[in-house]
Amino acid sequence: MIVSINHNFNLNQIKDSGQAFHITSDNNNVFTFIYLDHVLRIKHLSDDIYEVSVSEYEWNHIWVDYFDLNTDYSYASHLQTGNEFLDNAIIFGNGIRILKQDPFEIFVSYIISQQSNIPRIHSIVNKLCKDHGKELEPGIYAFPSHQDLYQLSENDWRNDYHLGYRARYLKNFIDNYTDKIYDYHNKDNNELFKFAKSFLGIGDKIASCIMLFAYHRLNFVPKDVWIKRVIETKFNGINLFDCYPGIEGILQQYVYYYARHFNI
DNA sequence: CTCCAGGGTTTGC
DNA sequence: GCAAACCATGGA
Repeated sequence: MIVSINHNFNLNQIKDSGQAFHITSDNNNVFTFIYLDHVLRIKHLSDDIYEVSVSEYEWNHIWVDYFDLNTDYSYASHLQTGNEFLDNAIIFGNGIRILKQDPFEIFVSYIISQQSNIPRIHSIVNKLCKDHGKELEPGIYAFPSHQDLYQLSENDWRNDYHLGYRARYLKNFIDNYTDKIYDYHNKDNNELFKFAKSFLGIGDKIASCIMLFAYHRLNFVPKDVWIKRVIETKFNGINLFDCYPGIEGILQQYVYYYARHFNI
């Protein structure tokens, strides 16, 4: 099916923006996204025109929301702040969306991400999907469900995925998980943030990733080493994100993508 | 060899 | 409340 996506949508930027660890692309520029048991292949044809592998119903009911296409990113993507670095980052990454990813996948993925790096996180998450996720199509695996991961012991996490001290955090999260995490879509920021941090191994930074990437709280800014370095060396120590209420998390993602792309 | 990576917990003051 | 020690792993 052919769909039209008007503005602020770039598949390469979305894939490399570091928010999702389960996106692939082939050398024919076909991108594959997976959300729960749904698989989307999408290819940019020209201008605003994209070819997608799903029905109109699935596109409208799953993927429009996943890509946050009902949110207008023009305020964030046209913002001029007067800070040269931030303004360049906004222009460079203006096709990034903040994806609405599955909370369980985000909790697990970002506990794994702790004190690691993007290529290694990709590799661990892909192995986890292949080992324990449902095979949706030949060679394409869903992120494992809670049920799928319940069998793993702390030593399985440690030995099979080389997670070291994080193995304890993952075992603890799987043990204490309930599907209540899906009720938190309706709760306010404070309650949700506290809930996320109540799990062992989840502090301010990972909880902020959960707020932004799983619950779409666009005013949260995960402060990893890249963002901290930019605030220190490019923003003169001032958190410029906080000057733009409501889009802090979007601006943060532009900056993260830009800083990492140019290794700043 | 050291340094770094989408950090957090524990301990000590 | 805040710093420091400590925690595993793999790539550069």
